[in-house]
Amino acid sequence: MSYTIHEVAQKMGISTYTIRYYHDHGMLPFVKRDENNNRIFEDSDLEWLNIIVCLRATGMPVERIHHYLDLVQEGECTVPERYEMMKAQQERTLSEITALNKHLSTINFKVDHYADIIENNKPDMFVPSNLRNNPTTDQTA
Amino acid sequence: MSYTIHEVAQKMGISTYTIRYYHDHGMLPFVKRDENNNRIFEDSDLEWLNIIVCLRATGMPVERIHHYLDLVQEGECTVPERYEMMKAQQERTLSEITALNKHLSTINFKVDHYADIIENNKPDMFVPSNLRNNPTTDQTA
DNA sequence: GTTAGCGTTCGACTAACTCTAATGTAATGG
DNA sequence: CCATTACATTAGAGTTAGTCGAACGCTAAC
Repeated sequence: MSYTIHEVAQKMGISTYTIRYYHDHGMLPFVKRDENNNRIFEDSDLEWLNIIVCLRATGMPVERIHHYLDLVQEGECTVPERYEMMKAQQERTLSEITALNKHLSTINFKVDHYADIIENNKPDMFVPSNLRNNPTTDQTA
Repeated sequence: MSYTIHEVAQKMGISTYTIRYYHDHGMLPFVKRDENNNRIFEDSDLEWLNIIVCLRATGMPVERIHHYLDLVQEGECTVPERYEMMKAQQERTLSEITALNKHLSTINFKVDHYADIIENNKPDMFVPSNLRNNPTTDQTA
């Protein structure tokens, strides 16, 4: 199977701009062109693009992903370095998830707080003090 | 209690550059200056900065956070809009966590895969076909 | 045969930092 | 008393990872 850039964008949930950006920056080295110079993507390109998307979404810089690609192309002897890269990314992602969960509970608190104000007509008790423009009538951060 | 910009950076886990950026962009409207024009932060500023950090870390653009600040300063009548903002952010964060977990399992798979190669001297069976530079001897993506 | 609908390239623009350079003040130390 | 250190300031340039607009080319349909 082969695909156009739009089909790939759809499938991968990224924009055509992004795909061209990756291609222009040498991160999709096997993408071919048809007779009109249009990019054509094979299933194997999608596999690799999927890895790119995964690594980017978990915060790996484009340059590091490029280095990972170089390692893959260099062959078996680079497996240890690739292993270290993936372990580092695993850790990074785990702590990112932990951080997001912490932030989520802060947001949950805000949501519950505002819901309470709206439902019960309560005044807001948790405004940082310098954000109150009138402490007696308006306490609604 | 009051703090210098460096103390605040330390406490909040962000850079002094970022704090100045937020201040310069009107997102820390209550930060005072001392007699040498140095910024001085009160506990209430830290509370608000903590909210900024939380919203930024969960992907809210600076401009939206600025709008949220405006709403807080406008008073009680903006509670419904603030409620909607926080609910939207809650959803966004939940789906971000879901996405990260999906990506994490992809990375876990890679880690296990490389560990297996290293421990058992197995060749790599999961190289996207076009990344193989020699299919018979080198299959190590 | 021209219009619609794809694709292309190049280059400008953006967000959110991140850093450098030039400068200022305050405390310490010979 | 002056110098060095340490920290602050500002303005502005640089970076990353896209995002988009303009100008253009090919092909298929009306």
